[in-house]
Amino acid sequence: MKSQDATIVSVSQKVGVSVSTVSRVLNGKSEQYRISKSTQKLILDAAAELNYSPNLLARGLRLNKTNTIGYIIPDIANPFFSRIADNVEKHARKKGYSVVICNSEEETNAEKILVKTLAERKIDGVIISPVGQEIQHILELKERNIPIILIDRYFPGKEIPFVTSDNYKGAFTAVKYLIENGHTKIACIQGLEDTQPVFERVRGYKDALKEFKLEVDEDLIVGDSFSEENGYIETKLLLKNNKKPTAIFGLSNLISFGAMRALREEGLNIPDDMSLITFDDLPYLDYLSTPMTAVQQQGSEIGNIATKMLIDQIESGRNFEQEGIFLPTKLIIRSSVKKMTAGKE
Amino acid sequence: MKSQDATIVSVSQKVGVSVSTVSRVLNGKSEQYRISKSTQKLILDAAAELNYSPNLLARGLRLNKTNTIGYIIPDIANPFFSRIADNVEKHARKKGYSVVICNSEEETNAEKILVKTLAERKIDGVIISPVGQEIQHILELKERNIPIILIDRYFPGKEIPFVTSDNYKGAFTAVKYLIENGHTKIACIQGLEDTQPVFERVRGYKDALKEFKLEVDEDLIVGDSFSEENGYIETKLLLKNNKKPTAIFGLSNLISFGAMRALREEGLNIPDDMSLITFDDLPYLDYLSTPMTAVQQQGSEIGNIATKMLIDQIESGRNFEQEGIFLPTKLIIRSSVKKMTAGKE
DNA sequence: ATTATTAGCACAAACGTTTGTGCAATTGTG
DNA sequence: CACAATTGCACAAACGTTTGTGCTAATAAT
Repeated sequence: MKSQDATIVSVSQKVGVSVSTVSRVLNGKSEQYRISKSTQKLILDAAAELNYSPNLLARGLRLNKTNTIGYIIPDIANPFFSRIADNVEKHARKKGYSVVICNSEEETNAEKILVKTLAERKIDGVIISPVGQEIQHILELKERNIPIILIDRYFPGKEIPFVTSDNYKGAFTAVKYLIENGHTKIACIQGLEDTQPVFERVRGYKDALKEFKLEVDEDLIVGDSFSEENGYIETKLLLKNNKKPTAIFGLSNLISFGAMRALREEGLNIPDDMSLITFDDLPYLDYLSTPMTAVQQQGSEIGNIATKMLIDQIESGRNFEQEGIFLPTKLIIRSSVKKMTAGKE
Repeated sequence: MKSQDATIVSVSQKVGVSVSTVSRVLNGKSEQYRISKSTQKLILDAAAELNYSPNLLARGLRLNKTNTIGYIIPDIANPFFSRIADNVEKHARKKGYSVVICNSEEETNAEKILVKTLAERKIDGVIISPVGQEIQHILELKERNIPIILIDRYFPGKEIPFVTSDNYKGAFTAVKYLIENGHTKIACIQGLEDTQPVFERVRGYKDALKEFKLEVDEDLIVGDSFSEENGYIETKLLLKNNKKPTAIFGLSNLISFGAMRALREEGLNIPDDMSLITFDDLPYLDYLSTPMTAVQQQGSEIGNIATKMLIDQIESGRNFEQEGIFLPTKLIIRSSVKKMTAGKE
């Protein structure tokens, strides 16, 4: 059984004063309501002695404000997202908000349910890194006037603010780098289909090829998930392909990790037998047997900015003029890309 | 402005029935209270049409039950913890609970505040991976009869249930392995002082040395934090030491990562110039330039078990007969430990 | 000494639920 | 037909807050 917590009522009884007075004193509205110094002290002392602490459910119910935000995340164990979550939580806490973190596991259905529960919890706002294939349930939140910010994946033109990386440019730069190193047959292992970041990254990939008058071979654009397994399997398949590429561009850290695993299993060396370049930079990439060249995203910044935007929106009630924010990426060059000498290979 | 959400009241008005009836129908207590089929249908239809969804704050207030648990974590970006968090959330969600994840950033003061806010939110129970240096605020939770489970760090004899690894044995095995490979001067870079896991791991380290009649040199037991910086700095210092060890045992993945960074900076090779063995296994350790030998903890299991225990406790109201659970560790041997040939070096 | 101000607080409603109890209308029994 | 039993629902309190308004007593003004 839960012990009897002190309430505003028990404090009021102990002091012999009304609950409204107690509430006012405890909320620092003493002078506004002209509560005498002596009564204030009485109440403060009693509250301390009873170890009073407010019931945030009751307050939330009354005020229609919970100081809680939700964060729906596709995979909290993915370092790219856990870093964002870290920053979301830190920033939110600093501003007096708690955050309910929920895992959609990349499943739209789970995401729908989570969105619903969060709304039922009367969170003040929500940050979502959506699966990104459906939008209806998110639009419903918007209609309910619940502030939303999208992270990473987004829906252009739907007037739901987002913060993400400049995926197009990031991919373009990476592929350009590969080409400049003499690669012409470059595979691209995609993440989840029909999502905006994948769309943009593939567009960047294609445009880079076109810029150098290289043919875009659709057979080299493979995969359908951000997972390690996807990277693993698709790499295996690519190796069996007679159009075998000389370089692989993995669209997420997990994908590239899977690729790495497959390559090792096949006894292939990076970059001698296969070049590899990945989206998402991580500290350990520097220490791999072949340090991996990567497109770095500003994870912490993304989390910070999104949280700031959300809380701004919650507290001002205004919407944004600007729909989305694109953060620049940076190509971190290490040694997983082989310099191809013309004519050879 | 928040839109007017449908409430049980608006549904009752639409149907022309009392709120209690609506509540009962919506909660599946129709037959228990003999609500006719026809009224049921009316209510269900109206609820659907109004897009009714319950206000969990109100319900929580009335029922004194929120179906929410808190998880206080020292560092969510640390893969060891993010993996646990992942499993905590998944398991909790499966059981119908949401989880509020909070970051203490390894600071006891922050942790105290978080504990308080969670209590104010009337969470049903809380999982804490505590900083571990102070216990008072946790005992207060216990006195308030709020179910608690500790993860990783714990307080023996305080009757607060915990689930953790068998740190003693894990460390013992690791150091034994080093000794068997001919190492006699083994440094140990500790995590946060005065915490139980560190205590146990150091004890395992010492006992392993003693078992082989090796001297325990306190100068080789250094460091005071689980962070990457700590590993980096202490390694640098160890290298300047005239008692320079031949192997380093890092008590966390972050520490060892820092050690790795320091070694590289000094131009030293693993394992030729320095052997390294770490607590915490991670997928990428296999792919490092020198694959790293590690003491593997069962992260997902820890999260699962802790959550299961917590929810059991919440729903049964009973306490546990057993104070703590120690999960076995496993030494994953890779190639970061050099085999020393007797007489040499 | 009377009236006008102000100080200091209490009352009560409201937020959206759940639930014990009460009460009419219907059906069943003898 | 009279009474008992059952069906089907409504009432109202309670959970712990916040806040608009009103009331009394003390002080100030005339």
